Amino acid sequence: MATEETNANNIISFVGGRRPLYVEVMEELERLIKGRKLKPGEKLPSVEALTEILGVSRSTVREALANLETQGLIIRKQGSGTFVSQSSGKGFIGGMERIEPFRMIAKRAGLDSEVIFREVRTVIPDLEIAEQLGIDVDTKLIRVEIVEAIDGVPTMYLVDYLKESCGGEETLSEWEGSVLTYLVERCDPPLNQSRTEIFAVGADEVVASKLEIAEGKPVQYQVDTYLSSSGEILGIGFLHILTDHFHFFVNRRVV
Amino acid sequence: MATEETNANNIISFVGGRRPLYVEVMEELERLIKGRKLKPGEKLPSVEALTEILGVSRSTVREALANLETQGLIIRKQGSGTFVSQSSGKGFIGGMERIEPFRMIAKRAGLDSEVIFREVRTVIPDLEIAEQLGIDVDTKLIRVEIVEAIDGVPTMYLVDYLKESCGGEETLSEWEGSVLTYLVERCDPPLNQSRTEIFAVGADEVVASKLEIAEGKPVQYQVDTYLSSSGEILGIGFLHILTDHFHFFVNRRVV
DNA sequence: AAGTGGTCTAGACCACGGC
DNA sequence: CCGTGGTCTAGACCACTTT
Repeated sequence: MATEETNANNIISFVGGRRPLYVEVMEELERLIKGRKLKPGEKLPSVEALTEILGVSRSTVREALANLETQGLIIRKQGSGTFVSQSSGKGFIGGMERIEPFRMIAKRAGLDSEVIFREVRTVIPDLEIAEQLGIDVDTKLIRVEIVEAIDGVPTMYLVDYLKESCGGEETLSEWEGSVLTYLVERCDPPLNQSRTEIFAVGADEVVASKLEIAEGKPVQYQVDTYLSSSGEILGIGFLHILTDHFHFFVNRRVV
Repeated sequence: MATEETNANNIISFVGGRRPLYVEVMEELERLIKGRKLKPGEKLPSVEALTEILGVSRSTVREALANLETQGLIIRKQGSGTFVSQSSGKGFIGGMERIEPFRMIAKRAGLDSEVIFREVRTVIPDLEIAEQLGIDVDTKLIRVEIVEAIDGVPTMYLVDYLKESCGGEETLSEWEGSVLTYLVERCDPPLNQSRTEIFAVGADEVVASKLEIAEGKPVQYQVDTYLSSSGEILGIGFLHILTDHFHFFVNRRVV
């Protein structure tokens, strides 16, 4: 991380990736926090100190801290310092500002997650989906259907519709990881952002059978629109989540 | 906004408020977008152009644009430009990254909202609430209960518990605006951030009667912890929301 | 090649909190 | 008063998109 060069970015790209410096800083701090080198409530080194330790500019450190705060991992207090968020220690749940595979969130929360149903096939979209994706009704889509369980309890039912530009049915069928990981790592252009709409609904017949619950039981319903960094729509996901054993949170700010 | 001074902040504070320059920039752009001077999908002036038009630095413009993007009002596309978000034109809903009074969100969506029930009283908290607020069980709290309707349909049922440091029962009873506005404008320290946990539940007897729905009907349930900029807990809110006529969205990013 | 947003540096001053 | 995070400027170069 440390360097004597004027612009450290050049060095970083030689070393490993072409990721921004502030992301490297974020990851370094995340490692410290998740590895409990820095405990909940504990004070981080000051911005000034971090610039020296890491050998990067103040802006870069602050960019990293801003993102970590958005994720709820730290809290910055003007005049007194930056602290590891208390809540990151207890029963941790899912922060929504960040796109993350379900099983990653579950893992961080110390819960077991398991894919108990998975099906990939090529389909022709119906009118509504075609409209939302901005495509013709005769354009083929890859449909992915997944049920995930937490501690043995079916908790999330996901149906994704992805454009073929992200790869065909075979590629996705063989993919071991999550759909989100696939979209980020294998798609061109890659997944960069998502717009998620949130509802509370009663489980219909299909959802009830997939999640093994009674019809009409309240579940969180999300419609996720997957976008590339340039705003291109890559796909759309329909999620039903049982919030009994898992739920999301959002950090909100006054503007 | 324009100035020849090295640090424009001094000027700003003389003129009116002590708000950051980038907030002024945000508000200027919001006015243009909401006033339809800039229409959905339309391209904004480039960052470079904005620095000249507004007489502020590149960083300041970018800070403003970053916040507006988080709010879902604009989309930035590397290499091509910044655009007014399409979705801000159609059936607009509530972006969750920002703390906003319910009625403000509704208003922006072009919906009528109306407070159809409101009660303020002083209470002693039960054990659970006292624990979440980090106070003794004999500390008095202000309890605010509100039902809001959208287009005549009861849609949100809110129960807030606020510390007395934010003002007594009388002050709040006479307050015309929303509780959130009160916490931001009249509280010392003021409301700055909130942590919101999201669930889907069935309406219990109380909620059903307040929202005039059947018991067991799925509603979104939120627990909002209100915090000052220094992380001090100001209060806690329990919301039940009917997502039939109104719902939230969240913009999420890959990190 | 030109235009536009993304990242980064270096340095300055302000506002807040605690000593 | 001092340490800390917050805001702001000026200038540089990179990465991506469009012409």
